[in-house]
Amino acid sequence: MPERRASARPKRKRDAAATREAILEAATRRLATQGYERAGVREVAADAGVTAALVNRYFGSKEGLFAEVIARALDMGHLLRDGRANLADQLARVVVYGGEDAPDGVLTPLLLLLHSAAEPRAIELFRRDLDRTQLRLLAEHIGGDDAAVRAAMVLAQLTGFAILHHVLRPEAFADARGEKLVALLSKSLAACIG
Amino acid sequence: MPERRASARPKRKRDAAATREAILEAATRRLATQGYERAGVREVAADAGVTAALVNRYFGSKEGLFAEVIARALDMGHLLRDGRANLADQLARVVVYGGEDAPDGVLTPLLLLLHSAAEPRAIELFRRDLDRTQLRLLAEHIGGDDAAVRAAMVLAQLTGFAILHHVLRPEAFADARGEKLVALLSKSLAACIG
DNA sequence: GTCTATAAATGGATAGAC
DNA sequence: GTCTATCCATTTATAGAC
Repeated sequence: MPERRASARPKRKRDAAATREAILEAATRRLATQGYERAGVREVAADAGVTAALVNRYFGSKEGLFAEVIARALDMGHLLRDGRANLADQLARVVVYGGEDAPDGVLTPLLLLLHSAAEPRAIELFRRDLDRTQLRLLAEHIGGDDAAVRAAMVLAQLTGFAILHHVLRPEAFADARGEKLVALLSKSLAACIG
Repeated sequence: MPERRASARPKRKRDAAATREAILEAATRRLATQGYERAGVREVAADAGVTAALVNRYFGSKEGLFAEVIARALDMGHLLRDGRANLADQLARVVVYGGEDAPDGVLTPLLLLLHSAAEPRAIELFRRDLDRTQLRLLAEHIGGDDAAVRAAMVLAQLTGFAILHHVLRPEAFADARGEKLVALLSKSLAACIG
């Protein structure tokens, strides 16, 4: 994918679709790292190489913009692509190392969730999507008795680990080697996937 | 403890200590439910039955106010009171059922963390407190090799579970019985506590 | 389709009266 | 010890030019 950022932009003029996409990408990044409140329309616009006025023209308001961001960012189907043999290790590796191979990175949806937790409207969107698609899919891959509850437990562990590893970053995690974290997380996940 | 809220307050006049405490309680509630950004000094003051000017007089600034809220809410020492025999089960039970026996409830510090995750200053306060006291204390109770990393893993699991159970509330958790959740979480925690 | 300029609102902080 | 009134920075949103 070609680089599309603010500095020395190739002056993509009068291409509504590309502009809209650039705004969505910038908004996703801002929302994932700063949360709903701190993510300003001005900053999003600047990242996308446009002005705040244009963002509001396309998405109506700040809320409309981020509603669309959340809706398209939550899809975690790519995490469950192939064999469910060592699913625990597979998931652990993705969360520890950030999952750069995925569309928006595995980190993005988790950070979106975390940083939008104070926003009731965002929470409701998350719950709906989880119950209807993500957790259902995960439960199928896990299988066995109480698959639904255990799938939610897995998501809880992934969420909690991501928060500490990527947001709070306590010394213990910063000092530890990646493989040590993978081993510990994988073992904990296996206790639920088992 | 006598009721002390905004409506028809008993006109506690000129009692600095009580006023200060009322402000701290109100600030804790606001910060836990709304996060740093949405929690306004005006609203906190109104909840406590005073004005914003007085809040700033006591705590210097919004940041000073919430720094004190976080500092006193994060103390989780009471979770590790007695025997570390079945620590996993003990912790799981507290998080599943909310831990009403604790000072502010176990839920409050977790919600504080969750809802302030987008605020760099709040995050920094959390990390400092965790590294210096909470995680160190937890690591001592766990013991063994890599106690520091495993303590952080335990905190990650508790955090993640609390988020799903108390904030997102997916159907799978809402439907499940408490003891089922305790069993699953306890098993996962044991994988880290060893 | 995109910008500049600006209006309108919010919210944190301060000064000074009582 | 507490309030009223005000200042000031920030930020969303809009109007209108190009």
